[in-house]
Amino acid sequence: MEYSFGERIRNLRESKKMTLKELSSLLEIDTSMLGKIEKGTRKANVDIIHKLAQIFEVSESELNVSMISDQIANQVVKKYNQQAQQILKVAEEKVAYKSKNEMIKE
Amino acid sequence: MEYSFGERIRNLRESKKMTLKELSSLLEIDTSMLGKIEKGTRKANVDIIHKLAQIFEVSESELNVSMISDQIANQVVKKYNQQAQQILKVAEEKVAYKSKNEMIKE
DNA sequence: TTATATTTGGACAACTTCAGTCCAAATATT
DNA sequence: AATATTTGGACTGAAGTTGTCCAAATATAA
Repeated sequence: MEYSFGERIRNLRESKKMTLKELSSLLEIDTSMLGKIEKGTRKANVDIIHKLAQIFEVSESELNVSMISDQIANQVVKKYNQQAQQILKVAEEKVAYKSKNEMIKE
Repeated sequence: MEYSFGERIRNLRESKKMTLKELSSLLEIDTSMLGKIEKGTRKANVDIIHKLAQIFEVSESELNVSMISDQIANQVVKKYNQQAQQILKVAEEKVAYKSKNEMIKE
């Protein structure tokens, strides 16, 4: 199973033997903020994702997917617990349907 | 393909030959608010979902799934368009993984 | 056409949520 | 024991959300 986004960043950071302080200064954010991003209690904005991708030489869009999917999973489990899987399944169908129709429309 | 939540409510309402004014008064909200819920620009709270389920004699939890999945689908398409499907797929995996682990934990 | 009913959407105030920082306490490393 | 690192609470301003009011647009009926 894939890491959560935060764990992923923490692993990348530690594998480069960097401290929160060092990495956060590269990212131009507070040490505490980075700690929270790694813990999943704050989210990284596009700018931070971009910098992280550069620093660790990983795909930006893949990092983004990892972070957003994390947030959505947490949000939906926290609020709707038992229905969470069903909600996401239906949402996925709706997105698939939308994107099919977009192609036809434009 | 299933209706969007708003369309669904509108169909139910019209099938009972009710106006926005009539239904909104049963729900104890503003006419305009109900119109927006049907259009998808405002969301129904648990109370409203509950009343709608009673009025139209449909499953409350199913209505809920319909509404939340709508919101998530819209949110993710609007913000992340090309990555939307992938994000939801990964989120689904994460939820599946979480719920498996919850069972073991408790 | 005219009158009436219904639907729509912008503007707004009250309220909630969120981002990012600061700081001090807790934990880890030397 | 001294120093470095991580953690989390408290806080502020910004951003987003909710639900209402009202007037304009549209539909229906007379």
